[in-house]
Amino acid sequence: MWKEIVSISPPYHFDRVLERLSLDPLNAVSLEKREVRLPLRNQAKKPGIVTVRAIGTADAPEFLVSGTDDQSAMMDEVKRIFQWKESLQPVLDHFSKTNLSQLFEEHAGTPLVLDFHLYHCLMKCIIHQQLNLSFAYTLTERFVHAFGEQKDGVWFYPLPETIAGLDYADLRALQFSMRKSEYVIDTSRMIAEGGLKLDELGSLTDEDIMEKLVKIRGIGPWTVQNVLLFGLGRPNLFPMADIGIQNAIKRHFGLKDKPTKEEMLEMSREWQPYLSYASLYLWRSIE
DNA sequence: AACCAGGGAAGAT
DNA sequence: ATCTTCCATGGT
Repeated sequence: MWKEIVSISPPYHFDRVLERLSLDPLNAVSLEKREVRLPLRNQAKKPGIVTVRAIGTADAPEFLVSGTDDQSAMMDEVKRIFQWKESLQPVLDHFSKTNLSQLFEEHAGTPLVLDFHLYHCLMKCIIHQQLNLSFAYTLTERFVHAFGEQKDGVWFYPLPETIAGLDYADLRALQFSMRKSEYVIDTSRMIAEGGLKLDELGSLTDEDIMEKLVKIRGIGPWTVQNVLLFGLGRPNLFPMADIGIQNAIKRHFGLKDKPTKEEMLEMSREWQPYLSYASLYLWRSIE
């Protein structure tokens, strides 16, 4: 058992992170203890649990992180997932002079938090395509309960190899559409067979990743943008085609109709190079 | 009951 | 290249 105390640069509102994580029933969150238990795998893909507990405040963020083994590797993962090396203050300063200043005041200190693994992120994005959030969560939960594994009350996402071995009918039985079943299983097979190496994506540019992934059947621009944002934590993504983003902009600016692509391009110009945070807070504003 | 949902592929122009 | 249609299913 190892323990480590980490201080990071403010602002960082971890209680908001926990509230957000608790929306997904698969996450092992305790708002009372101010902690989340993370399902992480070591290099041998053996499941292990790392606990992250807030012991500070938004203005003096401090955390107690603990786990059972692989301290160094697990700490790197935690820092990556919660973006502890990024400072939110420059982002806040940047938006104070823009048409989103109010939104950024409301969400000050809210970080971008990544999915726990790139494969989870990719599968979740495919599952979420074109579905309302409620049903999408239901499908994701069924998927993990059916093919993932549980350890000490924490759910671990299935491995690509497991999903690669399924038949389309296995997912149809969970009320996946035939198309979605094909997208999920075929992509998992590609990953399991080495045709798509997720580990190597991190070293590529956004544009190269887009070009590479959209060639895969079932993965379009929206999915890649979401993977870049929530899988890899890239800072400058603005999924304009996303219905949620459009609705959020409509509401935030009191528009009569959903914004056009041109309008969105125009209003987002001053958000660069932090488009991802604008996207994130716009999404939050309608949740 | 009709329309929508944090899309994407396949076909048509 | 860009536009249209279809896919499937639960939510509102």
